[in-house]
Amino acid sequence: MTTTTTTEPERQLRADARRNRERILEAASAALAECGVDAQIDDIARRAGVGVGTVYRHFPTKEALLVELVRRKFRVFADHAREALEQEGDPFEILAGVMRRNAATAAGDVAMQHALGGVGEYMLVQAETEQRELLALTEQMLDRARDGGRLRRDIQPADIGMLMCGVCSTMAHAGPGFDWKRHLELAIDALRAAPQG
Amino acid sequence: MTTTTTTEPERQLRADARRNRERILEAASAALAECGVDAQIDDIARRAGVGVGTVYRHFPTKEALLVELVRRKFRVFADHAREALEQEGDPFEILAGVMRRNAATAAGDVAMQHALGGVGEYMLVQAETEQRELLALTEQMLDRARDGGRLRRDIQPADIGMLMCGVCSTMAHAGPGFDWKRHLELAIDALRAAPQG
DNA sequence: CTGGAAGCTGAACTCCGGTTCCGCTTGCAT
DNA sequence: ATGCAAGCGGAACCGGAGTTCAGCTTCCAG
Repeated sequence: MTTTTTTEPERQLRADARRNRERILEAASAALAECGVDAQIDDIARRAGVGVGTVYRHFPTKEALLVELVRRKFRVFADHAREALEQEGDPFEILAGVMRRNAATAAGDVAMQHALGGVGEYMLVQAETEQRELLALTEQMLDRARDGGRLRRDIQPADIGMLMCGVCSTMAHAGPGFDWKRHLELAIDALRAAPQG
Repeated sequence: MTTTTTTEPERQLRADARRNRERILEAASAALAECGVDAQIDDIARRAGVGVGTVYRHFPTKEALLVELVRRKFRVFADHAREALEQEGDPFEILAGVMRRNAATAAGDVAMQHALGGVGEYMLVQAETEQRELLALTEQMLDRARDGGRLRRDIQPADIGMLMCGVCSTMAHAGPGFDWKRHLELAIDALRAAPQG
C-alpha cells in the first residue's frame, strides 16, 4: 500500500520540497525531544538548514507541526504493539513488554511527555485517530492477557493509557527516588490478577 | 508559636498592605486554580481589586507568586497527612484516605496539576522544604501500614509521590475512560501486599 | 495634627516568539 | 533550452504578557 495517511499533503510535492519537509520533521523531532513544547520555530528551521518561511510553507502553524510529530510517535507506539501481537509467549509479559518499550520511547522525547503528561492537551485531541488505533491494539493485548489469567479482569484499554500518561509525567521530574522505570513497574504490577482469589 | 515561615515577609507590614497581600494570594489562588500557569498577572490584579504594581510590590516576579501558592498547597497536603496520623483504624486505609483527599484537593487546582504533572518543574524545586515535610509524614504512614501487613513491603515515600503525580497528570486529560479517580484506585491497589506470598 | 515613609496605581515599556510577505531561486513540463 | 509556478529565505511585523516607574494616596508615629 502507498502511504495514504490523511496527514500527508495532497498532491505530489516537488522533489526538493519533499526533501525539505523531511528535514524539517527530523529537525523538529530532535528539537522537540530536547526542549518540548518550548522549542522555537527559528531553532527548528536552523537545525533543518532552512528558512523559517519554509517551515511555515509545510506546516501552517507551530501547533500543526507539534501535532504531526505526536501523531507519528503514536504510530510508533502502535507499531510496537502490532509487533508484539505477532510474538509467541505469555500474553501478560507481552503486554508489559510493549508498555516498557513505549515508555522508553517516550522517555527520550520531552514533547511527548508534555503531550501525555497533561500540558498540550490539544496535541492529543488532534491525534485522535492514531490514539484510537493504539487503543484498539491495546484491547487485543488485554483480551489475550485476560484469557491467560494473569491480568486483572476489569482492566480496560483506557486504563493502560492513563497509567502510561502517569509514568510519563514522572519522566519530567528529577528527584531522589523519582524514577520512571520504578513507576512503570508499579503500574504493571497494578495490572496483575491477585494470585487466585 | 508565631508564624515563622521563611516565606512570609520579614518585618511588620502596614495594615492595609497585609490585607492586600492576602487578597492577592486569594485571587491568585482562584485564577491559577482555574487557568493554571497561564493565568495572567493583570487578571489576578483585577480579581484582587488591586493594581498590577501592587502585585509586584508583594511578589518580585510571577514565578515567585506561583511558587508561594504551590508551597501553601503542599502545606495543605501535609496537614491532611498530619490529621490522618491522629486517627485510629487500619493504617492502610488511612494512607489511602490521605491519597484520596489530596488527589481531590489537586483536582480542583489546575496550577497544581501543572506543577505535579510535569510542567513547572521549577515550582516543585522551589517548594523543596514543604515537599520534604510531606515526605516525612508519608514515611510515617507507610511504616504503620507496613506493620499492619497490608502494604507491599518495598514501597517508599517517593513512590507515593510518583503515583500521585501520575494521577494528577490524568486530571488534565479529558477523554472516554479517562478518570482520575479510577487511576487513583489503580495506584492504591498497586500498593497492596499480595494476600500472603 | 501632620510629616514623611510605605504603599498604591496603571499607563507605558520591553522582550520574545510566532507569523507574514515579498523578492529571489529552482525544479520540471513542454 | 526556457518559462513559470512552486518553493525558499529571512528581515520585518505584531500582539501578548511580564515588568517598571513616576506621581499620587494612605497609614501612623510622634
